[in-house]
Amino acid sequence: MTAGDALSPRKQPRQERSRATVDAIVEAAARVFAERGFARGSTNRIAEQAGVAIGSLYEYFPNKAAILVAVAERHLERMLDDVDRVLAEAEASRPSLETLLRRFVGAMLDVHERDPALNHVVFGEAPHPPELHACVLQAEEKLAHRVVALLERHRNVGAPDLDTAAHLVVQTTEALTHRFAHQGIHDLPRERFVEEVVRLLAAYLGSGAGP
Amino acid sequence: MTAGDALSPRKQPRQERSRATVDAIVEAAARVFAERGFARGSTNRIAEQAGVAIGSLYEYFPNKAAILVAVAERHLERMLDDVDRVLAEAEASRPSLETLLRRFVGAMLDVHERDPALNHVVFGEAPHPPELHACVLQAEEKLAHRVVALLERHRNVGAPDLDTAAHLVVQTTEALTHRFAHQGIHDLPRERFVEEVVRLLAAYLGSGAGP
Amino acid sequence: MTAGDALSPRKQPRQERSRATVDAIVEAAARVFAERGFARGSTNRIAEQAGVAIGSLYEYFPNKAAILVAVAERHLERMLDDVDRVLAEAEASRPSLETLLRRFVGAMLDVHERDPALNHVVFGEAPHPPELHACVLQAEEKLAHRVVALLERHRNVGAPDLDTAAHLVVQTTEALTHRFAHQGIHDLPRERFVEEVVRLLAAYLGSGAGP
Amino acid sequence: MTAGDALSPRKQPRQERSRATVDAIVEAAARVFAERGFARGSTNRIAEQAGVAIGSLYEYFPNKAAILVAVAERHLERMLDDVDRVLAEAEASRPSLETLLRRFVGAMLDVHERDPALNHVVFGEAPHPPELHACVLQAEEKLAHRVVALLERHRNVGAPDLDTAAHLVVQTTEALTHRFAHQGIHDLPRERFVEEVVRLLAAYLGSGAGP
DNA sequence: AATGAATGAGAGTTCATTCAT
DNA sequence: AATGAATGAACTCTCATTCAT
Repeated sequence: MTAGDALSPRKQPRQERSRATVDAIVEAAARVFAERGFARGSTNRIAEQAGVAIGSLYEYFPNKAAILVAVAERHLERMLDDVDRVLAEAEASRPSLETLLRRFVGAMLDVHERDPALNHVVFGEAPHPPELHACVLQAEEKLAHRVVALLERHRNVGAPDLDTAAHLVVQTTEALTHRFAHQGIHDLPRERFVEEVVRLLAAYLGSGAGP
Repeated sequence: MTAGDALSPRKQPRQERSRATVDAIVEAAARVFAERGFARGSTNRIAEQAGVAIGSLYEYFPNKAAILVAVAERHLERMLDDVDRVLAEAEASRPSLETLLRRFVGAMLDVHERDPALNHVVFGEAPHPPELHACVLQAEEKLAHRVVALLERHRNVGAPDLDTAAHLVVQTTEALTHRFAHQGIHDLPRERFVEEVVRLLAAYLGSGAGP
Repeated sequence: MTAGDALSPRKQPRQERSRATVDAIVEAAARVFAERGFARGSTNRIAEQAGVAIGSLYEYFPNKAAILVAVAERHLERMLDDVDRVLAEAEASRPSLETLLRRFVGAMLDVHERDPALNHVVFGEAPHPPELHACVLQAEEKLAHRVVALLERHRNVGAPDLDTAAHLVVQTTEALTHRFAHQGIHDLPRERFVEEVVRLLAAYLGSGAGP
Repeated sequence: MTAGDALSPRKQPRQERSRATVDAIVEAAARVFAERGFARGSTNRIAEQAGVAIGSLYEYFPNKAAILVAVAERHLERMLDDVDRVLAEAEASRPSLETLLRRFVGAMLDVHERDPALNHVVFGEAPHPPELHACVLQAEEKLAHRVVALLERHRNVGAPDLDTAAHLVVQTTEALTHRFAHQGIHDLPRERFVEEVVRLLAAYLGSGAGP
């Protein structure tokens, strides 16, 4: 950040190496936590999978919970990116609300189907470290903002309190796709499930005449 | 005696005394798990809280997971009972669908507000023991059956697939009340939250024209 | 024992019941120890297998080691009886020394093949309770006496110290049959093995000109 | 990395320091197992005796049985070395078969007298871990090979099946010296015992005319 | 900056034994 | 005489973390 970029090239490789190390640890932790859960995913195992010494791991992270937070941050960031991209693509063609919701639900389901176990760790299991809690909440907040922006462009939406509606939409979608990815609903095919969730969301958003 | 009893209780308490012991253990486990989570709630602590020796705990439960299953079973049973009672009371007066849903959501929220931490353990955290998984699924199934029965009496409900609709209703309500009990949505008051969820469910159930 | 046999019939059934209980415990212990070894064969399991309460077991035996001693005593007694019977039968027909030895080795091998695991517990594993030690030694002593008596009738036996020779014979036979029953020697058939051991013993016993 | 390493050491000590740790553990385990037997020799006690933390013990050995295997391997290796050395020395002077056997029996007795309790653990007690079984068997096999080689140079040996004879010789010597070291035979002095065993082995090996 | 050997508190679980009923 | 609920010390083993090299 400060000047002297040209003068400190010796530092640069080290920092890059550090970043690579951190990435490797976070990546390994995601795998290990997904496979064995947070409590049973040991830091030694993470270090081994990451190909670094356990001592090095503790150079970069003060404790195990911090690793989980880093994993969650990365995961949630990617999730937000995915959803953003999908919505941006969809909006290019002035779609109907149903279409937008369909894309949204599809994107969320993709995320959960890509790595159900990791999602379980990040969303469900032991959010005892309050930092993780905050991290998840913040992601949800951001997602809700996106949804608000999206709904504002569709003024057939009748919800009197857009912000609350957006939160419900996000939480509902998150929960339903999470569970569907984990265990399904009887033998409901994926397509039918998405349609049903879209119907649910669309009905809710179109029902705003009332109180 | 049958195979696969890795998680079922170890022996039936035959004397009065031992039934009290089992109850004390399950009760203590619910408290300990709620306070510290499953992984960090130790069996020694449970025994201590229950006022029994650790050996007694293992007389009745083959392992820690089995205790969790027992806790979950008791908790889910009570939850079902509560919801059943509320719905039965409500139906006595030929209520509207909205009213029924309002009672349902209220009952679920009550359950979650009564002991949010325990709910988190039972529903969210580490359902890694598949028996717990099954246990939760079964409860949800039962709840969905109740909802189906309820919806059948309100044939302004337009869902073509009542069973799927009921599952979505149950899962959505469970998830939204769970999260609301944990962290709320901004400063949305409880009453407003319930109204909003009712609106969501009612809109969905009334939207059933096409698939 | 004292008079009044006719007057104490009430006691008799109790004593018989007691004997049956003790027998059941010893029998169960033999099975449990054979299956799981002494250390991992728990008294609770023994009681369960015997169909008696754990408390009753401790009415008859002061501790676990005492049960092992009882098991060993019974086992060794039967072993002695078997060998005695076989030798008595054999001697009826004025047999050669080889024939006698063949019967002896065969009888020992029978014993070990009948229940190798129990033999392992009695002879090999943890004779830490010195009472067991004594018990095994005494059985060996008795066996050696039988062998001495047997050898004395065959005065082509040249051993200058019959007692020592008898001990070596007994120990050698015990050890070789024990190991053969457990793991065999390559794929040596049983008959060949017996012949070989007989040859060994006969050669030894016929070699006594020396020192 | 390969499967089935449930009993093989956990990781290779790379630094000087850790090799010393492993040695200390194996050494301590030998003492502890000898004193208290396998089942009653606790890993905590071993670690304490070795002067290392219990965690360090489990860095190098996956479980208690693996420690026993390491102890047995070291012990058997030394035993083989001792016997080999003695036999090599003896053969230098073109000795008689009796002389060779006398050295062999003496060496085996030395081994057993050096640490009777440890021998009991390695040979007799709970070879329940099959790896230990294999380990002992392999040592015996090697010993039998030595004996075969030795016998081949003495063609007054009449055994038709040298391999079987060698096994019997090894097993008999092992068993007799083991027991003699433990409890003796009455008050038979060591020298007389050795002579008697030599006589037994020599008679057997010289008896090979017929089957 | 990186290593990996070492730590040790604490986890889940077992089981010989006691004793009120 | 018999029961079986209760005990708790002791066990094997894990793992987050430290620190000398």
